[in-house]
Amino acid sequence: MKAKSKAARRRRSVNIEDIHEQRSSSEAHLVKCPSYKEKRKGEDEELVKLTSKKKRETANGKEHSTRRLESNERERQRMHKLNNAFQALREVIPHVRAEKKLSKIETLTLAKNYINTLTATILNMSSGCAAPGQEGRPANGGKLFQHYQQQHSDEDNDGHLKQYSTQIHSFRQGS
DNA sequence: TAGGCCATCTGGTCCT
DNA sequence: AGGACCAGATGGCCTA
Repeated sequence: MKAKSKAARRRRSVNIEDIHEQRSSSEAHLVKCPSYKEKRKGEDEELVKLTSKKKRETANGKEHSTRRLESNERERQRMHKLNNAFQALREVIPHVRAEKKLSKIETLTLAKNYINTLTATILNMSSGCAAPGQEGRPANGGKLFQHYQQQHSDEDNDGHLKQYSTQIHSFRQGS
């Protein structure tokens, strides 16, 4: 099933082929969306003319729909957990536009750059501390710093801070 | 009204 | 085998 643009979806005309195609992926909205339920009611009348009711009510069908409902519930729970995790992440990322909730993509992007900024800050600090007996060489920070530089050889540490603050600024402006 | 974001369902695939 | 995970599809809500 190919993805349609929203405009295309809005414009699409309903025919029997479409009804069959949409049926499998849209059963949910019978439960959640009253308006959709009404729409589907009309489609159903059309469908009944073309499909055998018995065919849809076989034992296998019932078993399948029971399993499907259970899977749906598990998937809902899974998504709720995921959303809780997103919310927890939002709460630990400093950002300016507090009155408006960060979207998921904003949350992830901001978190990534925030981590980069913190990492760079820590490494900058630790690389300045020489270990006892090793002149001019950092202790643990040295290895960390080398490792970090290997992974981020094409980036500069100040860049993270710039990127992060620019991002916050753009979110604040709602862009 | 179009587009962004979201919740939900669904079928396929992966993992235990 | 059954649950977890994933990506696609769809409609609702909100905003510019």
